[in-house]
Amino acid sequence: MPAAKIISSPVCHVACFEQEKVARIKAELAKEEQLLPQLAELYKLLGNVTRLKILLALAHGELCVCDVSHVLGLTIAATSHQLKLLRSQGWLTMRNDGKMVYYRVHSESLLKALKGDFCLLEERLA
Amino acid sequence: MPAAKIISSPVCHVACFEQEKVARIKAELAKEEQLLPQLAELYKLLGNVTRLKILLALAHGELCVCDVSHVLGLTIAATSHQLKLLRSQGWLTMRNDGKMVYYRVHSESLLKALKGDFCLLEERLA
DNA sequence: CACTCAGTTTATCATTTTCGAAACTGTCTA
DNA sequence: TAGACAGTTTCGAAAATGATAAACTGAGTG
Repeated sequence: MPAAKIISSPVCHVACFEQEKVARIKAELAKEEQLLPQLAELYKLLGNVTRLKILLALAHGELCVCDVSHVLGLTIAATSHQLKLLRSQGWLTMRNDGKMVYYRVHSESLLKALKGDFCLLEERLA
Repeated sequence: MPAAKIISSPVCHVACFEQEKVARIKAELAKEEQLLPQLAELYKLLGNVTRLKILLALAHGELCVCDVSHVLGLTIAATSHQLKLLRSQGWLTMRNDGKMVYYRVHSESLLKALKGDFCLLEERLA
């Protein structure tokens, strides 16, 4: 009876191949470690067609929730949800006017970044 | 007994408030509709700390899967999974050398875009 | 050939995400 | 004050994600 294969998922025990390089890279990443989750959070937010549409729709000015939901073809509830998400992360602001609520893009630079990444994609297709 | 409130989620029947504007925006979005899912896909890919780390780790040159997994602190299986994802979307390439497999970044412009978005974040914190 | 080892793949599980339904809030108007 | 209506919130269901374990593949070596 074999003494049980302990190693479940293979984990390269032999202190791998470029231990030094690995250590250096880890150290380098550690410096950015703080911002990485935030960057991932931003990308997560943008990684959704609905929210991208919202941002592009609002790129030319504010809209009420109802109008946004029409643009998206979603219920007002779902729309409100996504708007709240974008707002909670500081990318949108809202304005109350009687019963109506108007949302607008808070940061022009976000739109610029979006445009830049969009170009990256077009460039790759060429 | 009331004739049942049919309206489940409120859906602004009264052809909303800026019907014309909504139509115009929808038309405009339709033009980008084709690329939007791809853009969202890219962002989804980037919206994960593990994959961001992979890209940054490979930014300075190729690494074997084993080394990458050490950098990440994940199992080789999980690492291989993420590498495959990034490769399947064309952002990484791999090279076989005997038993070893080396991955590297395929598109410098991706790293540049990453850097740009990173700056957006830093700028916002200021 | 038998064995080892780097990496991949398949199956699975827990968590997160996305959206809709229904209930609720707050403002306007009759 | 009662009702209508824009929007929010709570809750729940379905789908997507991220990671693991375990089986598998394929190259190197005795």
